[in-house]
Amino acid sequence: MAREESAGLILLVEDNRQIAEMIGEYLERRGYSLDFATDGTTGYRLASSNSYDVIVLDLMLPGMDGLALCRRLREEAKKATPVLMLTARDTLNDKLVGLDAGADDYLVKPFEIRELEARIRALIRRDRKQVSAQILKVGDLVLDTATLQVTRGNQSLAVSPIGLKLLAILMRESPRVISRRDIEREVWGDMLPDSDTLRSHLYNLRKVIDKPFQRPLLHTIHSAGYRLADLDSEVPSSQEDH
Amino acid sequence: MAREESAGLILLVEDNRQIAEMIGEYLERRGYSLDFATDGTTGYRLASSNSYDVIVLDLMLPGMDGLALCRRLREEAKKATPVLMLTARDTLNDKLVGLDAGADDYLVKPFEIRELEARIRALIRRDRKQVSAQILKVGDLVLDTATLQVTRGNQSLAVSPIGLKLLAILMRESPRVISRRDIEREVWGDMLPDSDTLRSHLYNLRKVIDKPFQRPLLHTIHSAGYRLADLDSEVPSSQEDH
DNA sequence: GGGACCCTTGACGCGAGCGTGACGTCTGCG
DNA sequence: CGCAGACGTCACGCTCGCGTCAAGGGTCCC
Repeated sequence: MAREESAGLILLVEDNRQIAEMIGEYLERRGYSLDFATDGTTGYRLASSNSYDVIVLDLMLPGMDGLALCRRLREEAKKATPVLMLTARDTLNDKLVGLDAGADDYLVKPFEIRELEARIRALIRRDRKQVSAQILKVGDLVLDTATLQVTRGNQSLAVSPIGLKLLAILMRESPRVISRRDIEREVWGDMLPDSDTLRSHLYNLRKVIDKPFQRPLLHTIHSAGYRLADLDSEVPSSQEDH
Repeated sequence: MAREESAGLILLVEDNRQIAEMIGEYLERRGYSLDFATDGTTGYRLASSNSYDVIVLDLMLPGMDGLALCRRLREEAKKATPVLMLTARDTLNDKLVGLDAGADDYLVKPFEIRELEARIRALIRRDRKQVSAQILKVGDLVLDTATLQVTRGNQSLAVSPIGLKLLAILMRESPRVISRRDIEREVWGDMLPDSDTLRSHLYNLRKVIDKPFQRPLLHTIHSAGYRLADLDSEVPSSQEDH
């Protein structure tokens, strides 16, 4: 019975045909799609030119061994594909060398085939989690709400806690105009301060996200509120600009 | 040392109210937490949007039957949650179809309630073991949750029990920011201490994993929480599309 | 019983970040 | 043109979050 969707695309690099077949059959029956390589050189070629969810890599290989393959993959091909290393040796030293080469997990032969699948699943899950982080973009300004990091262009900015909150609100509503009242309510709730400290915070926020750059993103709409938007990238649909 | 916690979170999908109540009462008395669904559609919604330890699934259901639910859960929602299938029929054919749909175990009605619990326990144990045995890496810091060994660079570090727990949480969530509250809840559960001892533990953890090295990994985000990450290896992905 | 951890608790101090207010600047309206 | 309200700018205390560290007590094992 054909599955509609693959549980994941895997590259298996293993020179022992018997082991490769065993792993391949099991994983395919569990819904994964597989590519095979039996030596390090083809393994590297496949790994660097395709996008796999996981690479299962034997340590000892003809052509290029697993460590070298992994290192080249990271340094030359600049691929962050999760690598699961298979090894017959289990000394602490080997583990460390493997992980140091950029492997993400390792498994000592002989292993339970179900444990292999569990670890593959874990690697895929971990990788997907990173992608699912919520990222807000306005122009070249980027806020990652998971790591709370703010970047513009490609330099990172230091934004204070309340500044972050303001930024998140403005970016979520962008490019709409938000009134000060709405912002205040969202930041301070019902216990808002008696002086409008919002002005100060907007000022400080501007100092960080706009002042060091040529094109401002945070705009004041007099007696209406604020809006965050990249003006030049907006559709000039018969509107007058001054 | 025993901290009170649920024996497991279970989703029970069963249209027969009498059976559902019977199972539910028994399992809750044994310390499990339960969610209920009486038709396949709500069952699928709950199963795909939450993280259960086990799903107990009746084969015949209104809306969507157990097989279809299980298949969709694996293929669309990409959930590997252990599924225990309940069925009145016990032909060999049904078993095969059930297991092929991605079920992990199988129980024929009528069954002994104690056997149900035994199988649930087995599934939870199997899953926890798989999940707990993995390698966590952040920068050059490595935690092997199977052996509880911590290394950085290539020297091994001595981390206290609570330190290990903190480290595991931080590494699993890396590079996300985690609030103190969340960390406290995960470490101490509902019986958390009245002084924030977390500060001390973070301090001691830092003394071990960061102080002896030049580049710190554990970062404080003022009034937001903590994050574990290798700052220099982060690329703010300045990807410009169209 | 004594010693080696390890966890909790509290004290101390520093500094980041926040609220506050004063003052300058701009906009819109009469 | 001038006034008033809205907004930008900026510096000053003060609070509170957090790092730091040591003392006390519990547990386990020799």
